[in-house]
Amino acid sequence: MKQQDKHFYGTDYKRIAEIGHALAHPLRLRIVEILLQHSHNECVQDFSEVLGKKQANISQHLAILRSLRIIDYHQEGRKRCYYIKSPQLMRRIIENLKKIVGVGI
Amino acid sequence: MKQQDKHFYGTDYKRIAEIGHALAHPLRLRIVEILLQHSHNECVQDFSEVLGKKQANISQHLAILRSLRIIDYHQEGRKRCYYIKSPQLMRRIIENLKKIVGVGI
DNA sequence: TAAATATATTCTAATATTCTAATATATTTA
DNA sequence: TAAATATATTAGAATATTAGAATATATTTA
Repeated sequence: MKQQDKHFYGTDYKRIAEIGHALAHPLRLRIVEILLQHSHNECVQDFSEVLGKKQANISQHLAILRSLRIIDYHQEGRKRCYYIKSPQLMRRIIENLKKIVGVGI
Repeated sequence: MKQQDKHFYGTDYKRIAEIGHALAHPLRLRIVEILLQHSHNECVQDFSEVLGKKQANISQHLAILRSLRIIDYHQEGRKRCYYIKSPQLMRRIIENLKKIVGVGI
């Protein structure tokens, strides 16, 4: 969405769309799914290894998820352990997205 | 997502992300919501009027939703009446997205 | 304090998205 | 068949997103 067009849409829809956008990238989806499965223990380098992407890139995606308050972290030593802030809701959304994909065919 | 990078991610995640992307624009969200409320009767120009956007632009967004099989239409004379293919699932997804936005604050 | 470790940020090039304007297609009606 | 109506598609410019490289920050440990 163009910055200049943001004010044409309601704030709510803009924010909902931003959450949609967070789920509009396979890497972010996988990050969220991993966090939904293994609770509270993943740090950047874990994702980096599992997903085979550079640490810097994962950090960027985590920053997007963080900016939307979808995830947060608690510091443990020099690691940042990420977790989903509303796991129930996120789980339901992803479940239903998967069903849509299944149904859509 | 870059075309060249698509093969780095699983097909499922790619498709789920595409559905996420469909919901990553305020205009598409509003189109979907309108279709969820008033079933089976909206055509392009209705959206155009209600949302205050050009017909061509709405057509483009409808094309995106159609390509993902989120919506379909039945022709009535020269009008195309759109509808959501899996209204239950879409309703749940949007409900939960809204809750996330509410919860996120 | 210096080195090592863990992570985040900034910059850039390639790519993708969105909007508008113009045009095309397809159906109905005079 | 011609005009009107309803919609879709194409082309383009402006903008946004992504991934990688380089760099910065912050914490721990020697």
